[in-house]
This record gives sequence, C-alpha cells and structure tokens, in this order.
Amino acid sequence: MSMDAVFRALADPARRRLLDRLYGRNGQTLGALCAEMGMTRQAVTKHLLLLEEANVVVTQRRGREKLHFLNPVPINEIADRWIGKYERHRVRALADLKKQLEGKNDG
Amino acid sequence: MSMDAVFRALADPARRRLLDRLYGRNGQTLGALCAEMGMTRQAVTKHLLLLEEANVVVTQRRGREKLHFLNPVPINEIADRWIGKYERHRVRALADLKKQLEGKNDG
DNA sequence: GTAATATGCAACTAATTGGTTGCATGTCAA
DNA sequence: TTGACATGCAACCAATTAGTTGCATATTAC
Repeated sequence: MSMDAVFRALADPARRRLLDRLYGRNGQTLGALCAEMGMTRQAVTKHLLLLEEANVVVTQRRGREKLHFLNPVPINEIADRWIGKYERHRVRALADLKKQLEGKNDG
Repeated sequence: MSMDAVFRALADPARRRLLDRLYGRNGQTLGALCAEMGMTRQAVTKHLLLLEEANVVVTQRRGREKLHFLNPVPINEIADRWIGKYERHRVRALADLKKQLEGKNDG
C-alpha cells in the first residue's frame, strides 16, 4: 500500500466525506453511501475505488450488496511516519519562522 | 487557511519532496529548491505557490532572492482535527474489520 | 551603465481527474 | 421465470493540473 495512493485518496473532499460517513456508520452499501452525495452512483463508485486502492476502505460482498468498511491503518501510518516527523521538530520550525518574521519587522 | 487546500497541497509527491527538503534545511531560495527536482524552475515555482496558498510554506524576500520556510501548523492541525478523530476510534474500526473478515472466512 | 543572476508572468500542451450517460450482469422475491 | 433491485463496465466530456517554453522585471556585481 503506497503512501502516495493514500495521500491522493485523501485529497478530494468527496472522498473525505465518504470516509466521514463510514466513520459514523461502518459497513454501508454502495447504495447507502450514494445518498446525499449530490452525484451519480458511478461517480461515487469511482471515489470508493480510489479509496479501496489506497486500502483506506475495505469491501465485502453480501449477496447483491457490497459492504464498505473503514480501514484506519494507512491513515495512522501517515500520521506516524510523515506528520509525526514534522510534529517532532515543530518547535524548531516555528522558532525558525518566528525569528525570520521578527527580522522582517525590525529591519 | 482551508483544510482542503492543505490536503491538496500534500497530495503531490513533488510537493511532499519540497516539504521534506525544507524540513532538512529551512529557509532555502527558489533556485536551491529547484536543484535535483528533475523539472523546470517554473514547475517548481507552481508547486511552491500551491504550498504557499495552503500556508504550509511561508516566504520572505531577501534582495532578489525568495526564501522559503516550512510552516508546520496546518499539517499539525490536520493531524489533530482529522487524523486524530480516526486515531481515537481506531480500535473500534479495526474490531469491525476483524469481525467482518472472520465472518467472511467462516461462512 | 551593462552584464549576470534570481525570480515573475503568460500562453500553451498533454495527462489526469471528476463527472456523466447507457447498457450489462448478478441476485432476490413473487 | 419474470421483474425489481444492486452493482459493474465502458465510452465519453469538461475541468483541472503538471509541465513546458519564451519573455519580462528586478537586483547585484563589475
């Protein structure tokens, strides 16, 4: 599961909204997820496919229905491996910024 | 600073690479950031503009040079407000997944 | 002033993306 | 088996995006 796929999956507001809805109620069908999205079923399908490819959503067939489940692991890997890196040195970066902005004001 | 702009800014590998390089050495000029990016200066400029619009990078002129600084605040806001939400209920979501996958195997 | 350096602006192209419509397939219920 | 329901597939369109080239502007050095 490439980190790039996860980042791109999260880039679209419609897809983040789908994740939010699965977060609120896990295991929804495609039909249920289409409601209130303001786009056609096929458009929603494509968004869900991107989320599946990023492994952020996992699916399972139940008869003629397709159930969608949130997989929080890749998102947390991003948080740990990428954002965590920035978090660890956030104070230093902010100090850099502050120093620079102060220099800007004082001359 | 819209959260959507930050997500989209992070979606491109070239832009994440630029952030990584600023993380390694803060306050670099456009010219310095162009090195080893494998694209023209104008392409790098466009990426940096997107990062600026997302407020993930802050700039300052020094004579004819433009210095670029990492601003870790928006990224940490995403971590806190969005990823944090998933993190808090990660165990529950993983339990849902596990249960579902087990049901898949057993019948 | 003139040349070199550092960046900015604009037009253009190619690829990707978000969305559509139309039709096909598979499953459940009567 | 027939009809209704849930999803899948494919072609197509419009908008956005990543990148290019060419030229303009501003600063520094001589």
